[in-house]
Amino acid sequence: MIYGIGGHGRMLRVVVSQSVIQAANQQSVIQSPNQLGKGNLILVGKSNSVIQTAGGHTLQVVGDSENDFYEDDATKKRREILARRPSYRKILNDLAGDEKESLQNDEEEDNSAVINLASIAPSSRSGMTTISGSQYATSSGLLKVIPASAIHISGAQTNGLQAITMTSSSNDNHPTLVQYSQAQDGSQQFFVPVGVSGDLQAYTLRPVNSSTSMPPSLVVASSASSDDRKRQITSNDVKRNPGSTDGEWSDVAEPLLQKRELRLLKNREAARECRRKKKEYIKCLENRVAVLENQNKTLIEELKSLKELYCSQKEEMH
DNA sequence: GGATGTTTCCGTCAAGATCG
DNA sequence: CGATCTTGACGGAAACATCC
Repeated sequence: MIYGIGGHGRMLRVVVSQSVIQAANQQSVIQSPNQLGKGNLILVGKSNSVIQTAGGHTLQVVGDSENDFYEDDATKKRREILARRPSYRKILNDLAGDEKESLQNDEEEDNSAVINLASIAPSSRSGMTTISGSQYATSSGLLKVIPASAIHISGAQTNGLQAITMTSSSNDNHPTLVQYSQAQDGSQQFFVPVGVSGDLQAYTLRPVNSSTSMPPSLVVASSASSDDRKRQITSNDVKRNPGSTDGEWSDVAEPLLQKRELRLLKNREAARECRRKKKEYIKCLENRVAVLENQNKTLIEELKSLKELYCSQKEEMH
């Protein structure tokens, strides 16, 4: 009998009959009614998995890869978020037993969708750098969303709100909008205005409210951007004021467009999270079904053996 | 190899829930 | 009560399988 567990292409193989896999707190638990033979092969994708045998042996599988650590952390976080919802909590509590997890910690880690604005002071050109990321056409020009993996800010960093002043080589005099969100889960993104060519100029970002005396610097990593997806956000997305001039309209439309872009971005992230939670929930239900089916089978077998025992003793008495 | 169907993932919209 | 969050529904795109 072979089970796959944990996703991410990982396979857990258990060569015993009537084994059950419980997903308790994202640690795989294998309960086997049989003694695990020496020849059996068990490949466990997750570290800290537990194998329990009928012989009373408990084997803990310990892994040390960084991926395992990261994944456990991430899945734990997801589970904690999931556990906030009453409908999910009951099932998760059943599955996780009495293991309690701190929700407060999770809330601290979750302030990822915070964006702040900053103005730009034009400076001399310092060359062009191309960065991969989604590109948007807006009324105020092209806006590029840069994955945080392409950017590294050295110096002190804090979660959530980041106030940034921006110095760039932009050749126009319009204020430039820099939007920046940061979270611990790698979902940070920068939203930086770019030229028509789509190239990002070399910027220096400095946190305004940095408590450190050393101003952190921004290092822009270069990468190809040929596969960027472009999304067109047209002026139809914003109600136009009939009586206003084009200049007035753009003054009104720009914040609205930016607000819309922000809303869409947040909703995009929310939809991703929602789907993750849904998958997790379904996985929990499936695991619960497996556990209950096995318990049912065990109870039936126990009842059967007790009946046999009763019948045999009854015959002996006669 | 091209056409077609299925599955999966993603972004968006909208409506309801929740929060402050 | 407005802002924000959550989630079901919908459609598009990509990957894959099947058929001719």
